[in-house]
Amino acid sequence: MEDIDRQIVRLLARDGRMSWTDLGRATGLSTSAAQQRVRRLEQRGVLTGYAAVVDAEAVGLPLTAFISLTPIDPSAPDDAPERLAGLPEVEACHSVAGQESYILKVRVASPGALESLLATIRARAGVSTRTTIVLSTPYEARPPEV
Amino acid sequence: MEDIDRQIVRLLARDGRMSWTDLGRATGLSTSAAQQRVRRLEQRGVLTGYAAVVDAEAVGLPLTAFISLTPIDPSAPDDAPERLAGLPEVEACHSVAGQESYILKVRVASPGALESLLATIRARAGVSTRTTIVLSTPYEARPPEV
DNA sequence: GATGAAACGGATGAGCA
DNA sequence: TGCTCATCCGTTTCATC
Repeated sequence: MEDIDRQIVRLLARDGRMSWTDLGRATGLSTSAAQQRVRRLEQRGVLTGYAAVVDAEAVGLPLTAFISLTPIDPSAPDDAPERLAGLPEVEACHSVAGQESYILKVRVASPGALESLLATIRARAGVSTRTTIVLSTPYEARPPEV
Repeated sequence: MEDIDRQIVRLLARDGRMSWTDLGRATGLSTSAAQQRVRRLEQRGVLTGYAAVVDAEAVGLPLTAFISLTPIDPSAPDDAPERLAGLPEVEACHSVAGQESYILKVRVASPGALESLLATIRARAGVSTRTTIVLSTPYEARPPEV
């Protein structure tokens, strides 16, 4: 990837609403050249979308946790991600190497909500769970150094 | 929070570059009313920014891992987050309850890069590490159900 | 990749409920 | 306080070189 493209990715990762004009100014390109670069980066799948960053606490989800999943029946088909995709509390699902099969990141309103979410996860996916509660988050979702 | 604000947050979480005009159309508001709502949500800290979503693989960081940290000297001041903030590979740092003190999420180019990153982390923060490598990510950074 | 023109969206202030 | 409307200016988009 070219250096200008790296710059564009870095700038848009920090301010996703930046105008193509400002992007051009920052990279020494005309507005339309900057826009073309962005379109190409989108088409190549480098930029997959734009999102507002939402403060989970401010929207009533102050409790974050990581939940590791272990299938109870190792011979059963492993479709935990699909079975859990419908739960809005589940922000991320990673398949991992190691003792456990998956790591989920979840956001809930309260310990009680976490308790019932865990019950739902166990029932739906046929897994046992190990939960690690997040106390604070010094930083999160920092843009990658491209 | 009002229902219209919830709608706005949900829409902007899915498309952070949506125009205020479209946002107004989707919520039954005028352009400037929608814009005012967004400004207020920003000021109240509900919306903390806008970011392009970058495909880590596409920018040469195909390897994701979670690293749990345990301080070697429990009596030493615990400033691991600050000590590691300068490492661009570290995307997130959470302080957690449980056996370990912190969970990091990191993105690197290769197993070799992970190896040297681990050495750096241990040296800089005075911790022992436990690494869980991500094999695949069925989903990630799904917007919260506000 | 740059330029220029037309269409569009964003910002702002006045007026109103 | 929060909305609409009108207006101005910057931005986006597209054709063209």
